[in-house]
Amino acid sequence: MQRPTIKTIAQETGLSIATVSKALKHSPQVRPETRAIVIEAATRVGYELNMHGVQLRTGKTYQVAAIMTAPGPKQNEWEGVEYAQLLSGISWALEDSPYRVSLYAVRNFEESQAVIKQIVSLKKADGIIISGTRADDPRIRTMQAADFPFVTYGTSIHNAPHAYVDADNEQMIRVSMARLVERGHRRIALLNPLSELSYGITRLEAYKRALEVAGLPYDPALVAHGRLTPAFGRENVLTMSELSNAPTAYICANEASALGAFSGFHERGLVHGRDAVINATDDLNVSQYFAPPITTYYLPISEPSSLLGAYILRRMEGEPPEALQTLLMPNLIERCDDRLNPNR
Amino acid sequence: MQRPTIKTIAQETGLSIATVSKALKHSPQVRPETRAIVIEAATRVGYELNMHGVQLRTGKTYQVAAIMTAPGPKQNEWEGVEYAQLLSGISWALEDSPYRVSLYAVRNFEESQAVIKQIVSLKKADGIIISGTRADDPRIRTMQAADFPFVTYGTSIHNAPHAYVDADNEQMIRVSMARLVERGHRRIALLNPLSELSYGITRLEAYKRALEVAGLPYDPALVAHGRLTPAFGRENVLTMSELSNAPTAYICANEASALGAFSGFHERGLVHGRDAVINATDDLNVSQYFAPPITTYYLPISEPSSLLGAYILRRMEGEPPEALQTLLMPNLIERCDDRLNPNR
DNA sequence: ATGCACGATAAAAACGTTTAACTTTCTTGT
DNA sequence: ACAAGAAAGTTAAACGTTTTTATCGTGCAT
Repeated sequence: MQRPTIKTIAQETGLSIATVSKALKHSPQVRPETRAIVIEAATRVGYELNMHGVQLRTGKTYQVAAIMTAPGPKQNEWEGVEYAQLLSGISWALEDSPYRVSLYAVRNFEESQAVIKQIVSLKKADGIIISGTRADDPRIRTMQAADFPFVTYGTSIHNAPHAYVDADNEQMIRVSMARLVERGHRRIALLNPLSELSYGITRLEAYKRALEVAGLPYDPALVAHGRLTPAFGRENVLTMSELSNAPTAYICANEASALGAFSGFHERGLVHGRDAVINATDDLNVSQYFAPPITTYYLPISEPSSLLGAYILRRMEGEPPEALQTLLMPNLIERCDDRLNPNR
Repeated sequence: MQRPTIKTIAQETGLSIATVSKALKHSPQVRPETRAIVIEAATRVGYELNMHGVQLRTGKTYQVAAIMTAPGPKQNEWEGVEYAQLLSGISWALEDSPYRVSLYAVRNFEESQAVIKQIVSLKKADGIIISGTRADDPRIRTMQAADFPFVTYGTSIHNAPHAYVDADNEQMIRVSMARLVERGHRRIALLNPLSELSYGITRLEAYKRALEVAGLPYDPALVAHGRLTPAFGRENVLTMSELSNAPTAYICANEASALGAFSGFHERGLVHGRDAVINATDDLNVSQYFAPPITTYYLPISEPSSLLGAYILRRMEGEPPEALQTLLMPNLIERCDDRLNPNR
């Protein structure tokens, strides 16, 4: 017993396969009564569309490529863990569509560039979702040049307008700096992502501007750029806390680096709240379990991820990218008062 | 300028498309010289196999479905983060094959059952990788009944033999219990995954056996089953530490629950090493950044994940499942001496 | 020489769908 | 009453492969 095709339905109803095909996709060329007959037969025989036929005929793949940059297998650091939730969010957003998420794990930026070129030139997917955008991102240029639908998690700075979703890093840094300054802090450290990443730049600029507004000097020794691992947070606390003029507050770009910062505190015998405080951006709501729980700017990762899914669908439908740009402001969750300790 | 097909090569070489097809797949029916001509023409015109044609003709999808159970979007807990690494490991293992990882995110067990039935009956993939196996897993029965290639991350107990990869939970619990007992602990808590999961059962049995060997009584109040979130670890420490006869050691099934256990320590004013100790299973090498770092049984998730990829490939080639079963013993990483504090 | 097997290639069909082009029937306005 | 046009359906081709079957020389034994 073979799987039924439109041919089966055609025989069953006495119609031609063309009519069946049209009926199933609600073409106005077929009468409602005829369509009803076709639908009835289809459900009766348990018909399911065979995508391979469609794909060959139309050239569409019904795949959305998710490019996931994760460090190589030997690299045992807690990094990129939020990808799991990101991917599931995207997958759920595509649930009611015929599209599937196809995973492309790459080790670094160069590999992601190569993979994207391949997907675009060989049409291995109908849309692409990338993250880790740079100020001037060559992958974006590749996709734009080929007029290929894509959405980025993260903004770019020098590229032509495109669809994106991102946290509102500028506002977040502005708000968090103002809050810390208001609480008496004068030496605030910024643990930032890799400097080539677009949001690293955005955050740094916002940081500098906030210092200016507060009338505080900019000290490069209080800014670090790197892969946002616990090791990164730890090492920077270890070095910065040894400065003659050590920071009294650390702003960490994610929860992994914040965890590492805590590890640095422990190593140096620093006590959170007494010697310095840590604030962080949090995607996974894990900072509430730190000891002590810290103040975070929390953006549940399900929000950007479902937007990414929705946007790539709309982009593939042909919607212009300008309509598909969103900055999400994370929620401030105050778990400490974070005031500067006057007798530290 | 269209993308070249085998027809292009046929015209280019004067051969028939049949011969070109055979030459490209190294059929013995075609002479080496002819094959050379074909290969040359193929590279010259930049030919790439069009999978849609292959898929329609052969019925193969060249997709490996990875079923990822993640809590729904509203559920903001740190859970399942190791999936990111798991997926990238699988993806890399398939890198040199024509197969791609297709992601199926599901919210719960029932959904995963439904999704698998669909994949199997509609042949939406050539192989499936699942995790979170149960003692008697209906999904495994579904796939076995349809003779569908699959590999599980986690063993089963009552199912017929199948391909799997898992940590050696039995040995791990035996070793860690012996080590804690040797260090003077008499009240050891077990923070276990959901009781219906196969490895939850394995761990519990091993735990009971270890108690028996050590001549210690089994106390159900020291065993908890649940979703391995930080909240779970925290809550159980909060309740267990209030027992008249509180545990002096906690064995946590993953790093998320261990983090939560620390949060519980902090809340109760317990000090690690003085009042009790925490040991954990760690996939992501994150426990080293806890304050203090704790002793873990560390299995870099890249190992099982690349095995999963390798096994599903071999399974799809027809290799019998019995040859594709591996238990991996995690490495003990001692970061504390974990001795029972006599004057606690 | 004749027939036969064999090796190498060609021809053709098939996988399941969409869609351009065509046919038939029915409406409608004059 | 009749041409024009719309409505509804059919025919046939096409997408790019693989694979079964057919064809055609060529070398070999008889």
